[in-house]
Amino acid sequence: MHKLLQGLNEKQKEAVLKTEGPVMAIAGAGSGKTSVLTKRIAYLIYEKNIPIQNILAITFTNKAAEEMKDRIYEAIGIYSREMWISTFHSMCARILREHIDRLGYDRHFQIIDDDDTKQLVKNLLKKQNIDVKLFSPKTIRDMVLKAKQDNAYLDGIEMPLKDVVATTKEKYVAYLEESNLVDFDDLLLLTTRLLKEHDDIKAYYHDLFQYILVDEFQDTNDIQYDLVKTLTNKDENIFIVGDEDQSIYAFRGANIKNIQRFKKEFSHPHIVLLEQNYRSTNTILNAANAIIKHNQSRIPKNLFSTKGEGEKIIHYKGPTARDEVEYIAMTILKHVQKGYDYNDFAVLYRANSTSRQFEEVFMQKQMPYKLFGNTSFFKRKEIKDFTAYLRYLINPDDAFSFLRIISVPRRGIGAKTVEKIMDYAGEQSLALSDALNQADNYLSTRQANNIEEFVTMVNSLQQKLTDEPIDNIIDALLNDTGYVEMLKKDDKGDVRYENILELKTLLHESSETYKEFNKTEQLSFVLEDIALKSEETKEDVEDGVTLCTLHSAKGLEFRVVFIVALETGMFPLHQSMSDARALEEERRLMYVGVTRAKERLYLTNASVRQTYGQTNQNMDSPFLREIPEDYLDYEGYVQKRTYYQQSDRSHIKAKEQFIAKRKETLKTYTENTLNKGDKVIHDTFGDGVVVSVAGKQCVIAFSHGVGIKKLLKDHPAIKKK
DNA sequence: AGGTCTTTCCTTTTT
DNA sequence: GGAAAGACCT
Repeated sequence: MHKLLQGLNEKQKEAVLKTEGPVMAIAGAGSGKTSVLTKRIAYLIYEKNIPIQNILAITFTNKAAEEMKDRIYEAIGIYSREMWISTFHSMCARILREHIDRLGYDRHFQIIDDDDTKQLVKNLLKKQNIDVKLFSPKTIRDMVLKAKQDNAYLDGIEMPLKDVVATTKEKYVAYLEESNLVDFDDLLLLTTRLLKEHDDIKAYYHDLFQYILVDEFQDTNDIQYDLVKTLTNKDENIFIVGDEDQSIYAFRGANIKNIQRFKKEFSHPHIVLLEQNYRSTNTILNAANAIIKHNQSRIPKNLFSTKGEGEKIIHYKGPTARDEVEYIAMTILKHVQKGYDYNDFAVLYRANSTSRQFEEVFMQKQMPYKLFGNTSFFKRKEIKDFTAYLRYLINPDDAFSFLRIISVPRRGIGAKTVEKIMDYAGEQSLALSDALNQADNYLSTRQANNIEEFVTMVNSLQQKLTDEPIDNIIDALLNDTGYVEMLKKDDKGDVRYENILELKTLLHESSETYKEFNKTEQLSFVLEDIALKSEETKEDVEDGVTLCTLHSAKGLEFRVVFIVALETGMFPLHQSMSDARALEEERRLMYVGVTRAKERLYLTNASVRQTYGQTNQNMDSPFLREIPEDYLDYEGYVQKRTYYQQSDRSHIKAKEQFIAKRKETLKTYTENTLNKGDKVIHDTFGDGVVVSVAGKQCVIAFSHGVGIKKLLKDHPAIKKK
């Protein structure tokens, strides 16, 4: 027997050895899935002599990709950048950097993140004079993105809303294309389009990717499924791993049915069931099974373990959330004294915001910790400002970045001037940089001078970027833009400054990886990394307690796991309480959490907790009740558990009120039958006369110095007199 | 235009 | 409770 196969059970061996044709492994939690994936890759390389660049392995999160690279390095002693092990999005970015010009984009396209898309949609709504209080930018953004994936989505939307989404979508798509920006979905959509529309490129990748592996297939959405299908060549040497019980990304479009679809649409996949769990004790595994059994929509599985019964699961309930955190800290310290490492512990929570208290207490007790998914770093204002500056240096026609930086710090150019610039660029069909260069033509001398100064500054910064080491650009930005002066006036200036220095370090380190490219390209790649890795993983602690969300805990395992804030409203979130499907997803998340534990599992919560600065009393999470008493022990001050009753509808009330309110506002958004010459009154602009009507738009001349406005005809603020 | 005060949103989860 | 956007004043 080959030594690669040592320690694998029969099913696992089957999954490794069946290299040809489609294979689908249904892998329960802890069934050695990652091990199978890495050994399969090793087997392909060593036994089948497949060149490494001909293997494509796709994961969902950066962490999973990193993990797989590490494991492959362990198994075969090599990892090279030629190997395609990456997330869906990184893979697409890599392909697009090579070929996106075929779709009419520039290869230096920039990736914008979720916050940016929200901001952009908000700007677009405002430009159409749509009240962002009536139509929340976030909701519209979500709908725009869905419509972008599938135009038919629009058909299901009610009328006034449908119009808003449809027009905003058009503008959004056009805007991104003009500014050479792509969003996360575009990475997937454009790659698929590239392959479908260009046979030579498809042939190239079909030839390149002889063997494809996709992890966590239950989390693929429809675009990703389509992409995988398009990437697969006629040999169909594709291996997918999935577990329906661990599908936790439905909120971003993951479709569990894709597993079934794979079974039908690929030619007779070989199916392997991995049901032996190598991770957890039977107590933990049985509890997990008991919980997941409450889900209606699932295919029953039969997970078993040979690890023995193990310790009971402990439910701790404290009087306050603070007590809960203290209890966990003390419990960890107690175990560490008995010989556990800090690395053996994980604190898992539903929402990132929960991490804060743990950080405070751990810091105070000088306990080392690793905070995963600290999304906040790249979302901080100063970091967003700087990445916008960097993007703008690469592409001075990037209007989106321009809007972000033009008055940060203030440089005598206000909203009105910016509007003039944008209008001019629009009317003359000019690129932003050209419009700026012609500022003399349409701006007052003072404004034109300010703009000229800005342009000169940008030019000199661009020069510095080419002449000097890449991380010098951060200092140049700090000084030349006046940012550092601005920070001096800011209460939190010193913290922000520290963060900018951290960005500088990051720029320095990651540009090393791209040494062989020119400066602009280096910067471009680093910005791409930043965009695609929302997480800043603090790896500076060798041995530390892991703090992370249940979502990012998927694929990881720990000797001791704490699942915290197990309260109705916190986990499951109250938004999910009234929706059976959402509740099932929360339950799968609970299942994922429980199955992370190898030896000990602590489930904790508190009677009283502060949320949004308000003190709340929460009920115990229904998931606690789903664990048979035999597996549980109690600790803590509060022994009594309280559960939410069906009759108690207080959680749902808020949501119902919200829906009712929205319906009410939508009702007022009725169609105006405006004609030329009609006298109207507008909530903010006052009296006016309709000058013209074209489609959904109309032009109204207002009195009292407001002037002429182009508005949506049906806007509720407009009433006919 | 720009600074300060007030209000609002937020905490779902990831790329 | 805290950040960021908006309202309001200079």
